Amino acid sequence: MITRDLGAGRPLRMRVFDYIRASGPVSRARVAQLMGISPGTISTITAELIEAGVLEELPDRRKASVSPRGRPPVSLAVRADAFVVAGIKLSIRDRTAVLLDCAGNRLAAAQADALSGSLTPTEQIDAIGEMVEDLLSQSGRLRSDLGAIGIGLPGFVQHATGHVHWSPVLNEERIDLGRLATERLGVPVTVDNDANLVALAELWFGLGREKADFAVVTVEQGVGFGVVLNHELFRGSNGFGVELGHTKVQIDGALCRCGQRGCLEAYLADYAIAREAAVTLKLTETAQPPIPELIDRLRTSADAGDARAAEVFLRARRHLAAGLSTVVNLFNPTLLILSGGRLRYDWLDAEDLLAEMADFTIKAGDPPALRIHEWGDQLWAQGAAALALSHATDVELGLEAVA
Amino acid sequence: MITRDLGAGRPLRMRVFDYIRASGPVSRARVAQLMGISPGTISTITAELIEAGVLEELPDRRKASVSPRGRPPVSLAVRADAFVVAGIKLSIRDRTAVLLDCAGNRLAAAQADALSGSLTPTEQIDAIGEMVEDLLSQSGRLRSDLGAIGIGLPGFVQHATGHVHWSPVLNEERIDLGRLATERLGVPVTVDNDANLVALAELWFGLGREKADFAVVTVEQGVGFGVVLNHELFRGSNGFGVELGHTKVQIDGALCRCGQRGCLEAYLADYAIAREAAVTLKLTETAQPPIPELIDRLRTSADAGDARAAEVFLRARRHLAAGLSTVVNLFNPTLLILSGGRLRYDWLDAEDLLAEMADFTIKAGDPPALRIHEWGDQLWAQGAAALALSHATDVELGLEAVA
DNA sequence: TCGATTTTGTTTGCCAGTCAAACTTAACAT
DNA sequence: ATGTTAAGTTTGACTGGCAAACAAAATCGA
Repeated sequence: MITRDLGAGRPLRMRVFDYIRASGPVSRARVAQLMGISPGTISTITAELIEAGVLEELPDRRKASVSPRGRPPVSLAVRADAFVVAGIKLSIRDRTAVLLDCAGNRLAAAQADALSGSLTPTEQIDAIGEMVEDLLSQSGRLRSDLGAIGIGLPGFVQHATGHVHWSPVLNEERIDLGRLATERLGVPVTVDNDANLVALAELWFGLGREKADFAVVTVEQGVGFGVVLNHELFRGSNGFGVELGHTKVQIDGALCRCGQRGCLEAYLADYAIAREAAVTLKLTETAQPPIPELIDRLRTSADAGDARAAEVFLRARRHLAAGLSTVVNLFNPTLLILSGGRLRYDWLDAEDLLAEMADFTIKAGDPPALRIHEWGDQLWAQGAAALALSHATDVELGLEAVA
Repeated sequence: MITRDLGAGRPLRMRVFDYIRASGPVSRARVAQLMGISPGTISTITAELIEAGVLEELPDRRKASVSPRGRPPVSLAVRADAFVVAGIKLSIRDRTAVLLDCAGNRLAAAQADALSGSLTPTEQIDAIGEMVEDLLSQSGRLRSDLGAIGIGLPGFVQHATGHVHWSPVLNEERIDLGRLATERLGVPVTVDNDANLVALAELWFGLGREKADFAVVTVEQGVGFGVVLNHELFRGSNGFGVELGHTKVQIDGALCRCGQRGCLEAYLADYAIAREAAVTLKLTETAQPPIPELIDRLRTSADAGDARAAEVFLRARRHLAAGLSTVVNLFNPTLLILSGGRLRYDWLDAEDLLAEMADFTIKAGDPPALRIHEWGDQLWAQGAAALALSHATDVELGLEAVA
């Protein structure tokens, strides 16, 4: 069975590396089988990769072989210590960062409050530089081990060029953040919109390793969205990412923080739930608690039998179902992953949501599988690291070919 | 400047052929420049294609060259008479068919009322066979000239396999229409969902020749939708096409003929306008005229100053704008093409619609260009022919390589 | 008139990527 | 020992593409 039949036109060397990194220790024979590539080719390529120092043979001779007969297979794995990458998620509230080895293991993590909402590019880059130093010293790695840095940030970001058209975390517009940071930090830096990070994290470390096509929707402060088509993140035709939170589910509906009305986000995001909570809990006259607490209190009321409180959540779920049905109608993914902090609430139960979504969807073929991944806070940063990892391995393997 | 940089992993031979077919007579030098391929390669490939009989040099030596100096270029063009293809659009009302030569020129057209709503696969195939014979005799072509037939039909169709999961024009489910028709008609037959046909027609004969990514929305009996990504029709992950007409623009909104509520189609399609027309024109108590007439009368009233009648159209436009904004948010196309019979009405003026759509869309980068293409009735069949053309040339060129 | 110039198109040699098939190696079974 | 089986390697060939030298066909200019 061929799992990864298509990998665009990328060199087979990279695809083989990706495959081994994603699937963990495998024998050459299995790689050949599963990728549908001839064993001879795999031999040649893996030899190159071992030579380049990014793969290694595992002495471990557990029963990786199918039958007990025959020559036992030799497992291959990425040399985790070949290099490390850092991923950083910027938001107006804080910064989260992780350090991964090139097998994707987390070596260190860090978090810091944002110095202020928006900074000059230089300040922001320097702050990132400090976090990276911190990560390196935490894990006892050298600066020279660092292969690349990935940055995820909100706003309009062109991944391919590293150009940030606008972002709330920068007080200037139209910044070539990728180039600037690469120069200032002395390490290749790649940049992407934060909404893509979770999809990227899933693609590299999560369920996406097995799936060619899936979509990720995150619900938290806002509604994030990422689509993977044919093992690659779809960034839309103009290079800016895709956007789900501001599609209209209700013309002239609820007011969204983007200024428009009827956006999906305006029914679903933290602030949307919170403003309904304030009314439902009759807190409009008093000082209001912070948003997470407000939502927790609303949930408590609902669980205690308050029908009006429960209705707020049901309404949100219904709108989420409508949003998801749009995704299903337009992209037909085989898998739909839901992620984000709000998903620990049981009102977002997969079964119910799926049923509600099915009501909204034209039935053609099988409905997509729906998976809910709560994950930790560092997921975003992990996605940013995947960004870096992708770049670093490509460069590493690309250069090796030149040398 | 490189126009068609990416054509998936298809053989260059086919891509060159497609390019020449799409762009009309071109010199080798220009093809090389515009495709970003070395002139030597183009020479080799075009020699093969000429040898295979699908391309020819044009003796015409008009000033195809840029400067008057230098060796004059020799234009290449597809040999229109190499073979012909037929495209057929099936609906529950009628059948439309066209015959194209392989340069895309229309040689003949035919139309017939459907014998009855749904037929057995065999009846349907035989009816198609008759239409094709008619087309051939109209144009004086031989049956042996026919390279392929393309069929577009409503329902759930898997293009890759030719499998029809369900269609209103067939009275059986799960039919391998592609295989059955190929066997019975003795010519390769490809099958696709009708919503994709217009996109395909644009891709092959219309604006899509220059654009790598665009989306097509049709408004007529229903709302059709097709997306082209990277010069290829996007068919969703599960092989069924994408669907826009039944995305929700209003939860619990207007009743749609699919049985759900709030679908885009329920505000926009013929029947949706018609049912509002019936109320607005106070015709609910009398026998109602057919839908097209109803719409025309409503338009007349609106033009005569009837505010309520005008409001029906404005509301439809507003919902269309919302639907288009969803497409823009999720796919980021650089071009959006509107097509279909209803577009002759001026209420769907491109300027106004674009402005309204901009209001609904998050502003990242440039908004897509919006083009309105009314086209004729045969557009759909033309798309079906494109389907056949695509298949026939691929096979033709593929076999040539084997031989 | 006859190169010089300019552009188009062809030929050649070369290289990378890949496969098929023959071959080698390492285990177990008898 | 001698097979048997599966894993991995080597070899030779083929394909698709490029670069660069080359050939051809026109105009320009002295």
